[in-house]
Amino acid sequence: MIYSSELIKGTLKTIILKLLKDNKRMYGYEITQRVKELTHDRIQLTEGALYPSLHALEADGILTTETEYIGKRVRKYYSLSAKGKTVTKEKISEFADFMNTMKFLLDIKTDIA
Amino acid sequence: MIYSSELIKGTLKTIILKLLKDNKRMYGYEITQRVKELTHDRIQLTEGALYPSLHALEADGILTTETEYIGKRVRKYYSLSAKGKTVTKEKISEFADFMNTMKFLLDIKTDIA
DNA sequence: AAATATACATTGGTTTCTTATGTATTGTAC
DNA sequence: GTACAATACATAAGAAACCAATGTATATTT
Repeated sequence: MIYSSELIKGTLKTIILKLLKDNKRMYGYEITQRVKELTHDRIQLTEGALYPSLHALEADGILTTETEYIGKRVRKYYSLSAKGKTVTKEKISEFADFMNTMKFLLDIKTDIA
Repeated sequence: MIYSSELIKGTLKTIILKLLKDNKRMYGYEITQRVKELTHDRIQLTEGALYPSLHALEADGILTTETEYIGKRVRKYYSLSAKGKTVTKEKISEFADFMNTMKFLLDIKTDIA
C-alpha cells in the first residue's frame, strides 16, 4: 500500500526533522531512501517535495548545511541548528498529540503498544 | 492547544466520513460543532473548508443530500451513499495504517490503548 | 555501451485550505 | 425592542504544499 498523497501532506517537515534528530546529518537523497526503507515503501518522498522543504527549513534557520564533494559529485548535508532542535521537539510532540486526537475521533485501535 | 493548520491537511474528508458513518445524517454546521466538541476545541473546521469538501464528496457520489426547512431556515442533511460506506471504510483503514507507520517513524509512545 | 543509481535542482500545475465576504433567520441579553 | 450572538447556508481570491515532469551531471553495474 502506498498512501494517498493528501494523507502525507503536512507531515513531511516533521519526518525530515525526526530523521535529522536521530542522524546528526543527512543529505537529501539519503533522506528519501531512509524513509522508503523505514516505511517499507509506503512513503516515497518525491524530490519536488523534498528539496523545496529542505530549502525552506534552511531559510527559517532550522537547518544548517555543509557541502562536500564525493569525487566530482556534490553532496549537501543538512543538520539541525540549536533552534532546529527545539522546533523538532515541539513538532513531534504536537504530532503525537494530534494522533491521539485523531485516534479518538476515528475510534481507531492501534497495533503498536 | 490548536493544531497548526498544516497538520490537519488531508484529514478533513476522513473526519467528515467517520462522523456520517456514526450518525446516519448530519448537516454542515452540526459537523463543525461536533468536531469542536469531540476534540475539545483542538480542531475547528472553518466553513470555507467544510462546504467545498461536502460539495466535492456529493459530486463524487459519496454523499447524498436532503434539504429541510426548520422554520424559514434551510438545513441540508448529508448521508453516506452505498459507495460512500465503502469509501469510508477504506479511508479510515488507510488512515489507521498511516498512523501506525508515522508512530513507528517518529518513535512515538501513545497514551490510548 | 547502455541502463540504472546517485545527487542536486527548478518549473508549472493541481489540490486543499484560509481569510474574507455575503445573505438570512433565530435566540438571547439588556 | 433592539443589538449581539448563534445558527445556517454559500462563494471567491489567494496562499501553501505537494506532484509530475524535466533538467544536469556523475558513478556504478551489467
